[in-house]
Amino acid sequence: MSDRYDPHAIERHWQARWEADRLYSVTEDESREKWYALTMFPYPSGDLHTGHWYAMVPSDVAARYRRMRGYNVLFPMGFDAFGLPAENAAIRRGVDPAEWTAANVERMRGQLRLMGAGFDWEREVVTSDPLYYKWTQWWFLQLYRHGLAYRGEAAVNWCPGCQTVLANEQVVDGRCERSDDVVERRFLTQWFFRITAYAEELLRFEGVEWPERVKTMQTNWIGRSEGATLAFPVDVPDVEEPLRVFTTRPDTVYGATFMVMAPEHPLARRVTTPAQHDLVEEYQQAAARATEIERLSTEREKTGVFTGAYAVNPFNGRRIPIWVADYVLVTYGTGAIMAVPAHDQRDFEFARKYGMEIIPVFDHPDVDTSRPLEQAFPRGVRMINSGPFDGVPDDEAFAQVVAFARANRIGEPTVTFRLRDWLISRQRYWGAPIPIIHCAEHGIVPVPDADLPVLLPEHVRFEPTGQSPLTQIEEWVNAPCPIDGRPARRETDTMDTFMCSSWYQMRYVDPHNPERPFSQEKARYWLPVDQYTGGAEHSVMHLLYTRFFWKAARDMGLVDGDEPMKRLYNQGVILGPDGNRMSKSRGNVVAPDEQVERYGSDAFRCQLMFVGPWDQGGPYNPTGMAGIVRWLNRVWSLATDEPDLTDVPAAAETRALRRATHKTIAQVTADMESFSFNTLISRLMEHASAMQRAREAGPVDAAAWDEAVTTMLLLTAPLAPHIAEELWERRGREYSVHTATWPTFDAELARDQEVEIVVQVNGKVRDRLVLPADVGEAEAREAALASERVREWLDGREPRRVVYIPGRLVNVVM
RNA sequence: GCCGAAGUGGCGGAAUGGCAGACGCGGCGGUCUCAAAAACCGCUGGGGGCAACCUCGUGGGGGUUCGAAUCCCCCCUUCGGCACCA
Repeated sequence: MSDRYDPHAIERHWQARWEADRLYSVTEDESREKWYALTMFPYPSGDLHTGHWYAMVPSDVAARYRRMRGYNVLFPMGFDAFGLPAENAAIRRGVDPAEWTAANVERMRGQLRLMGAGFDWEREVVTSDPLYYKWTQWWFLQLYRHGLAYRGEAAVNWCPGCQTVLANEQVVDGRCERSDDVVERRFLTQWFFRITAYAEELLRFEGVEWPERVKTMQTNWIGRSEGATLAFPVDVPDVEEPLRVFTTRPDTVYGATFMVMAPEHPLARRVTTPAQHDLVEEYQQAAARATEIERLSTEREKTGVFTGAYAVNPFNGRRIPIWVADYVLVTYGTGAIMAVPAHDQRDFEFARKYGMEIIPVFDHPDVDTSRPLEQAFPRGVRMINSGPFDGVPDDEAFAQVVAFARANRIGEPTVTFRLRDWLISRQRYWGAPIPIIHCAEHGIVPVPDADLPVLLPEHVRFEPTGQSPLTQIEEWVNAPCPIDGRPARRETDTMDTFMCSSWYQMRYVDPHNPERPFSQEKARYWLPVDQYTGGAEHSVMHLLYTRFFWKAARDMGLVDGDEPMKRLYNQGVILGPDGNRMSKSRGNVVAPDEQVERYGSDAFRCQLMFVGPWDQGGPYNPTGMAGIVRWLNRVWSLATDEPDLTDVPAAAETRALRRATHKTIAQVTADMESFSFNTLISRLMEHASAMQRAREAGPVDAAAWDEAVTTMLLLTAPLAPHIAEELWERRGREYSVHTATWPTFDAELARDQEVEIVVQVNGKVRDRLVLPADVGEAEAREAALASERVREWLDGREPRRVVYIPGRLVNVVM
C-alpha cells in the first residue's frame, strides 16, 4: 500500500477485513452494559441516496462512540420491504414484486457497505421475507385474541390513485400522503387495531427523552378533550332514543338554540319529517360526493338543512330544531352537537346565516348581552339565562352543570379523543396477508399459528380494481375452514406496511428465531432501544404505532417496560447544493456512490456531518469537501511523518501540546454526547493545526507526540473509521481501533495556565490583559484599573462601579 | 387562523447573559516552481483614518441589564406541524 493517503485502497481493504473478522457482530453479554442504537431502516427503492447517508452516518458515529465507551452495542440494519412501489413497478413493467424487491435489496446492501458503517449484518431483517412476515401475521393474531384487532364498518379514506384504503395518519390535507391524490370517503368493512384503547396512556411520555416537538405532535394527534355527553330527547313519534351530543361546554347548555347532526348520522333519516325528506336526502348525497378537502375547508361558508324535527333540552324543556350540516363530523364525538351560537364561533356563523336565536348564558364586562352579538365569546364571568344556575361563576359552571346532569341521568362526564382506531386493511398485493379465513358456518376464523405464514401467492395479475389482487387467485382464496375443514375463503386484504415496522426493533434482538418472534431472554437483555434516530416525518405514524405495539406486547407479557424507544433524535433534511430538495428533475442530486468514488467514504461521511447541526439539515456543500479532504490528508501526515523527537516532558512546548490534546478530548467527548458533529470536527481540525505547529517548531517530546497522535486517531475513529484503522495499524497499535477504549482527559493537563481578561469601559472592549489562570478578584480589578487604556478612557474620573466576571472580564462603569 | 422552530460575513456555520463571526469554503497576498497545480504561511464584516485607533454591525422596532446574537414585548420573513374535533 502506498505511503500517500489513498482512500479507495484502504476503504476496500478494511471493509473486507472487518466483515471477515465479524467485527460488528454482537451477542448478549451480561457482564457488559448494553446499548441498542437504531436508525430507521430504509425502503428498498433500489438506490441509496444522500438522505440515507445523512440519516445513518451520524447514527453510526454515535454507535461507534458508545462501543468505544465500553458498551455492548447492538446496531442492526434491514429493509422495510413491503409497499406500493414494488407493486407499481409490477404493474408498469411486468416484473414480479418479490424479484424487484430482492434485486433492490441486493443493490442497496452493496451501497450501504460503501458507507463503512458498523452494522451487524448478521441480524438483517427484510420485512417481505416469509420468515419475517410469518411473525407479522402472528402479531395480528395475538392482537385479535386480545381483542385489539376487529373488523368493522366505518367511513374510511379511499385513495383512488393507490386503489386502497388509508389510515387517518396517511391522509395529509385531504390527500394521500404517498400519491397526493384527493382522498374519497367510503363506507367499508375493514380491519382495525384498537389503538384508542391506549389513547390515554399514549399521552404519557414518562421516562422517554424525546424531542418536545414530537411529543406535542402526538399529543395533538391524539387530541384528548374533557367534556360531557348530554342526552336530548327527540320529539318525533317512534323515535325512543335520545340524541346524544358530546360537548366540552356543558355549562353553556341553556344557550343551546339548535342541534346539528352530521349528514351520515344514523338518526338523521329517522327524525326527518316527510316535508323535509327530499331536502335532507339531497343534502346528504351532496355531502357524500364532496371530497374531504372540500368538507374540511374552514374557509367555506357553512351549509345545512332543517330536518323538520325538534329535540328537547333536558335542562329547561325548551324545544329546539334539529339540523343536518356537514361542519359536524360523524367520526368525532357522537356525530352530533348542541349548538350554542353565543359562545361558539362556528355555531354563531351558522345561526346568523339561518336566522337561529342567539342566547348568551354568561355575562362579560366587554359584552352588552342585551344587544345582538357581533361574534361569539367563549368565556364569561357568571352564568345568566340559565335558570337555577344563574350567578354561578365561570370556573365552577362546568362541574355544577355536569353534577346536575349526572344526578338527573341526562348526561355524564366524558373524555373524547380525536385519535381513531388504526385501519390496517389494504386492498393491495405486496403486503403481509391478513391471516383470517371467512367461513359461512363459523364466521371469522383465525388461521392457526401452526399454519403460518400465509404465503403470498406468486404470479399474480395486478390490474388495480379497487379489490385486492388476491381475490382473483381462486386456488389461493379457497381454503378449508380451520374448524371443520369445509370450503371457506381467505381474507384477501393485506396489512398496512406500518405494521411491519411497528415491531422490527424487537425482531433484531433475535432475528433468526424460527419458534417465536424473539426469545424473552434476548429481549430482556437488549430492549428497549436506547437511541433511535430518524426523520421527523414519522412523528405521528410509525412512532405512534410502534408505541401502541409495544404497550400491547407489554400487556401480553412479551416485553418489559412502557416505552419502546428511550431516546429519540430527529435529524434534519439534507438538501441539494441549491437549497432545494434533491430531485432528478431539478438536477441537483448528489449521488453518494459518486462522492465515495471521488473522495472516499470517510471524506463524504465527514462532509455530511460538517455542513451544520444534524437536526437542522440544509444544503449540501460540495465545494466544502476540499476542507475535509485537506484535514484527512493532514491527519495522515501527522500520523505518518514524525517530527524530530526528544525527551523534554517539562518543557513549556510539551505542556502546551498536551494541553491541546486533553482539551480536545474534553470538547470532542462533549460534542459526541450532544450530537454536535459539526463542531466536533472543527475541534479535531484545530487539534491537527496545533500538532502541525508543534511539529514545525522544532523537536517535540516523544511521549507527548505519541499521546497526541494516538488521541487524534481514537477521536477520529467513529467519524472516519477506515483512515483511523489504517493509521492505527501503521503506528503498530493493536487491532482494532474500533474496539479500543475512548480516551479520557486529565482536567489538570487541560487547564490553561494563563487567561486573557477582557477589560471593558462602559461595556466596550478597551484592553486585554494576560493574567495567571488562578488570578484573584482583587488583583484582576487592580490590573484592569492600572491599564493604560483604561486610564485614558477614565481621564481622571472615578469609576462608578467595577464588575468582575472571574477569568473572563472586568467592566469599568463610569 | 392556531402551535412550534429559525433569521448572524460573499457562502455553510460558531458563540444561549460577558472579546460577535470558532472551524471550513471562497477571495486576496506570499513561500516553493521555468510555469502551473498541490502543499504551506499571512490577511479577509461595513465605514473612517498614514497609523495608533475610532465607529457601525447578529431580520425590523422597543425594553430589561454594568453588559444582549442570547432574556422580555411588538412586528416582518422563511420553514415545519395542525386546522370546522364541538
